[in-house]
Amino acid sequence: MGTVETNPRRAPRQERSRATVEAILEATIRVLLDRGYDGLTTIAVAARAGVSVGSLYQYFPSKEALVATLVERHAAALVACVEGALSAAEPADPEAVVRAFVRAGLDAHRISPALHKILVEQVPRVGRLAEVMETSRKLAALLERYLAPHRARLAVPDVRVAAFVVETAVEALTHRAVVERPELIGAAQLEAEATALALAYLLGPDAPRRPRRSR
Amino acid sequence: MGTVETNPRRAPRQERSRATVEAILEATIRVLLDRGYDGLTTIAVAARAGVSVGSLYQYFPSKEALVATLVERHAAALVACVEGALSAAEPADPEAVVRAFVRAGLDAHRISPALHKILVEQVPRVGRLAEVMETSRKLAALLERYLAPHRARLAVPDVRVAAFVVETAVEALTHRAVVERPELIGAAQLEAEATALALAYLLGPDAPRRPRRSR
Amino acid sequence: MGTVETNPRRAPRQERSRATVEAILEATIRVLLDRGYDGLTTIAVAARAGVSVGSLYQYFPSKEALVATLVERHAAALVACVEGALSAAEPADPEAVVRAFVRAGLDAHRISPALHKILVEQVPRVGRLAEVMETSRKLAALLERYLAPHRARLAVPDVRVAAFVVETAVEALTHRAVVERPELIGAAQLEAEATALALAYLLGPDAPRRPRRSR
Amino acid sequence: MGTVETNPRRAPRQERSRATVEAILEATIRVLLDRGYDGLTTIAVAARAGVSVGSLYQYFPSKEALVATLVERHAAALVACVEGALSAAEPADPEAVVRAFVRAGLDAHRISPALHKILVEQVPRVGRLAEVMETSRKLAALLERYLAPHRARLAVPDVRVAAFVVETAVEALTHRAVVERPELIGAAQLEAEATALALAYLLGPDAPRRPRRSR
DNA sequence: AATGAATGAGTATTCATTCAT
DNA sequence: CATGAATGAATACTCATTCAT
Repeated sequence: MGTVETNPRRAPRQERSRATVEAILEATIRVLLDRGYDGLTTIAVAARAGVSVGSLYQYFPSKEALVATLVERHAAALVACVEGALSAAEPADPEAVVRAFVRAGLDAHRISPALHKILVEQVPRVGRLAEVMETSRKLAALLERYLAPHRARLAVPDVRVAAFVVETAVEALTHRAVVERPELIGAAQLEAEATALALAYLLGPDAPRRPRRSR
Repeated sequence: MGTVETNPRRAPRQERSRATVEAILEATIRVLLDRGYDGLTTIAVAARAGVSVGSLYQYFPSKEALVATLVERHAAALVACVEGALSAAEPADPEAVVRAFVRAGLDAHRISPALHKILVEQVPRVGRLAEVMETSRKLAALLERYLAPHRARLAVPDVRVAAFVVETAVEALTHRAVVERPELIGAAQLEAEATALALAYLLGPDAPRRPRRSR
Repeated sequence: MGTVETNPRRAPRQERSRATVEAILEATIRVLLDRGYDGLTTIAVAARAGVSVGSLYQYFPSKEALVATLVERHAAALVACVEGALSAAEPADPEAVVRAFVRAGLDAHRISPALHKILVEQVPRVGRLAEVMETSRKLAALLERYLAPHRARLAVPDVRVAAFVVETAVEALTHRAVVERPELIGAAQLEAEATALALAYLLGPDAPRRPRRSR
Repeated sequence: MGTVETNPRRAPRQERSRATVEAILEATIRVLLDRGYDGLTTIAVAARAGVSVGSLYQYFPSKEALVATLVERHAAALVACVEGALSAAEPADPEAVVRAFVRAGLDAHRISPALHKILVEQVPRVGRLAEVMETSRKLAALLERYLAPHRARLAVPDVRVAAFVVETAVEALTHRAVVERPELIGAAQLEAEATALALAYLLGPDAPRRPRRSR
């Protein structure tokens, strides 16, 4: 079960190879979107990519590796998104850091919500696919780094815990709002709420008062 | 895809039947725990339950129905747990309501963390299993009911949104802490953080100051 | 395959038993009509008959026996029908004999065409079910007996062959017309054609001229 | 019930593929002959063909499709046989037409009587297999075309009905004689009787007198 | 490198039949 | 006699993976 080879089989150096790999991954996404994880068969992917199953196995040692690569890329994109936003934020202002983090989370979830949904809901978190999905850990670590300098001003004594809590809450909120209940809450309001949540928790009574809004 | 029959096939009237059904469900859990969702085969379940495949199909129309029943029961237990806690809390005190909600969430996750983990991580949210897993909606609605009377005192104008946010954050926090990172944070601290998070968000600057703790 | 027990298990002496047997056979017919031979399951039959599977097996040793009994009865009814008609016909007149035979064949096929169709088209002629379906042999023998006295006047020297030919042709004609192509030909015309066919063959040039009909 | 896919799955382009397909069909016949329709399992067929089940399903979408193909081929062969004979007959002579038709019917039944028997007696006429078995309709239509020019000389006013009657009678006679009662009647006599039957019916009193034969 | 034919282990599901109650 | 729960052999069909061409 956990013994399946999931590392990409060969680094495609040549142009054509790279194109084939991309075509295969692209096809994987499309099949995933069309038929779900359960309908993801190597034949379907190969057909969609316009290559033979043989070629597919030339570049990916197993079906799982296909999905793993996809998940990895998606995760990397998420992390990169948040990383970029944080590094662009004014590091001296904890509030700015939090705002950047929340916004980046939202942006990240808008990269490809449909794929994200399938990846989260249908792809079993087993074997390699388990590790790969540990984006949260990275995001929390990232946030921790940016929060650490402000340790003194936080209402939460343990920065690691603070980052874990905020990352978890913000990520869950964003995910649910975007993927499961888009009808309940709009992007703007979601951002406001997530920010309010994080700031209130992190800064406590000193957090900026949120403007009273009428319903 | 969503066409599989998942409703229990027959209501077991006789003593023996009821026992068989329980044995089957019990076996399902054990197989799930041992081999994961992927290793869940009807033969394995039947063998483990000490019955024949035929008996399994006498009571469950499909493999999916087996899992659906399990998920339903688990979800019902969660909801019942929270429901009980909320109804036992002092309704006049929003803080008490929130504390009760958080504690109940924690308790609920301790019912059978291992099964919970598999159910969440490995069972594909497709077809009937998708609906069945919508515990959060129910919990949010529940919380909303208990929060509504205190609308005026909340920092969040929209009670429905408030309930959604709190439920999402608390549930995610609890889940992650219990299921994924038990090493990071203990139950007691988790409860403190979750409560702080919820209260800070809901009550804003008026939230009770949390005692400064040393690490 | 041919070893299955198909003889009725016990002669039901008591009133209630007889009623049960009838209910079961009746149910078999209904299931056959509703779901075809392929959908004929013992459970369905038992349910339809309002008895338990156990009771079904009290009276019929196997599923095949169920169908065999049905086929036997149906066949017996056909034979009885023809037998009655022939014995009622003026034995001195070969033409009258043939007319009676044809009409009886038609009447027989109207007993329950739907069941007849299923029995012929879907029930595999294997094992006991093969023998049982040999109605034709009996009918041919019957006809032969009534034709024998007129041997001298027949255009066909071998009465056995004559009976075989006529029985085969008339039976096939009737079956196809009633069961497969009811739209092509009405009962009246069918009777006329079948009679003409048989008489022309049997009596040769001396056969009664058929009235020219306009289309 | 009638929803099973029965169209051949892929057109075998390569040499090897074609051979595989033929091997599978050949094996199907052999299994059918050996164990009957009931003993026709995909495993048995694959084993007999010396291929894997997978290969079987590469070319045939279902077990039913296997049989459907077989039936189609057999039916096509029958029709071709009759078609050829009719087109070779002197079209100006109705008697010649009828003789050709009868002889072709006989020849056709000698192509592979054993398979024919099983196909007719054991293969359930349901779903696609029902349509596919409608050879008679085609044969009747064929005969009608060749009989039409002689409409004026026929004793039967409606040519369509005439063709239906003759086709039905001849086919039934041939089938029964060849398949069920080969001991009763030889091929030569059968041909004579069938011809006499058809001619007497079609031409009436003008039909050629048959030579009196002694038993 | 590419192809796609071939493989065959693996699985859900059905249903005639039995037998303890 | 009746019941219906339990049995388990039997079977169609899928799909990841391999490898001869």
